[in-house]
Amino acid sequence: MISVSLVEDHADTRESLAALIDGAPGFRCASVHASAEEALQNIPKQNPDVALVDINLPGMSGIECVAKLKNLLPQLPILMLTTYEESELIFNSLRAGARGYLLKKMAPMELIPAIEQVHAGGAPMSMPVASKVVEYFQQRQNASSEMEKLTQREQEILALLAQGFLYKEIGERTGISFSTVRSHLRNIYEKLHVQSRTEATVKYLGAR
Amino acid sequence: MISVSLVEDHADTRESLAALIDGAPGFRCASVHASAEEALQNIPKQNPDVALVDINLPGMSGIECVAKLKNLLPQLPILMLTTYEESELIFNSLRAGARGYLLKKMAPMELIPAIEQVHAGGAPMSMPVASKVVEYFQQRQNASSEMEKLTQREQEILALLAQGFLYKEIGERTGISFSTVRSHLRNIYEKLHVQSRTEATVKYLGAR
DNA sequence: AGTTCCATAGGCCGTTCGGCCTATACCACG
DNA sequence: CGTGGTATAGGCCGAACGGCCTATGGAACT
Repeated sequence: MISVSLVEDHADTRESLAALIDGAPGFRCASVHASAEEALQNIPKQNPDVALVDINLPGMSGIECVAKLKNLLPQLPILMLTTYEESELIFNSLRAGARGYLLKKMAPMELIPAIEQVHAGGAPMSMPVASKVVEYFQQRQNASSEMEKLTQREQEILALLAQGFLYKEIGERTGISFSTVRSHLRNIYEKLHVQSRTEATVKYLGAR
Repeated sequence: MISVSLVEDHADTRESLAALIDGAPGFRCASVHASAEEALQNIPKQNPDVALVDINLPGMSGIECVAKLKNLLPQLPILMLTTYEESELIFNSLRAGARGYLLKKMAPMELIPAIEQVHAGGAPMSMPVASKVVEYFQQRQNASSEMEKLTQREQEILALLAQGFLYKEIGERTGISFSTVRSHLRNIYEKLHVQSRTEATVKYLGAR
């Protein structure tokens, strides 16, 4: 029996979701909450198996609610359920600790398997959401045109540099001398059009 | 009719996949390729609707193959199909331009809907893969808890620091003295548990 | 055989950074 | 009315950095 808590301010949506969950064999709606504040007070008492949270709530947003819930119940898998598919909302929700992100326009029948999936350790996402997440990784590809001009060795040294190692330590780790590290860095800086360690680090991190 | 090209070195896997695709109504296996090199030469001629690529290929890896294919055919949606679920392989595949990532251990019947999904602009991922992708976003959460301990002023200065400005320049931009910049930085470094500009920059960039 | 790229190595020198110290003024909370 | 947190400011000093210079050996391509 998987118990589910809902956080949703619209009364009718809330009730139809509760009915849908209670109507599915093996699922139970543990509690419903009309606001983030109320949810934070009461969900820990219920200790459900899964939480379904709307983003657009009065007062504290659903995203903040997820972050605070994660602090109280780090093991609780949380699903966002919302109308919005803006990238920023998606990414912020995931950063806050949500494990899945569903759009309300999806077929209600798909909700139950999604709850099952997130309970089993999965990360259910509606199709356009998964696309945006994948595209997030690909953006970083563009900035790496300058990075491609670096030789293997140079990339290796840059990776260490970006982790904060001293020139001396980079030399030890790669088996070359301090002077050679500096020679490589000179070339790296020129190729990346930067003049400092920090700028090189920013470019390096931005390109992955 | 959705046409699919395969890149897979194991002959038996390759043939059973081809048979599976040709056996599905509305799907056609456009071509099969045993190596990345061969695929790069011939897939552009076939111009399929979808490509399925294995990671573990002799010679050029499947990930490199995806990157080069993306250059030749930027619109082609590519699905990785592989045994490995290491995070680095997943992330590198997505960075290279793959739109989905499937594990071979999944049920063969799920392959066809996944191809359909990626062709429709989706991003199909096997359950453990989607989990790892979501967890990638959550890592950033940890680093930002330290960031929250910084005062407004400190965050402002850190932002400039992470862009590579000299202490002197940071002072000019914020209207405070060089010495005060250093005082703030001392506190910032202590709060973030770092001892260099580069480490602070990495934490800062990782938390956004 | 010559050219070009890469990895290796070093010297010199001024600038920047970061650790350690102290100090004042303000504001809020108890 | 003290206590603590924040923003401001400075001195001293050694370590680290980065710009400039040159140089050699190997690999690859022409």
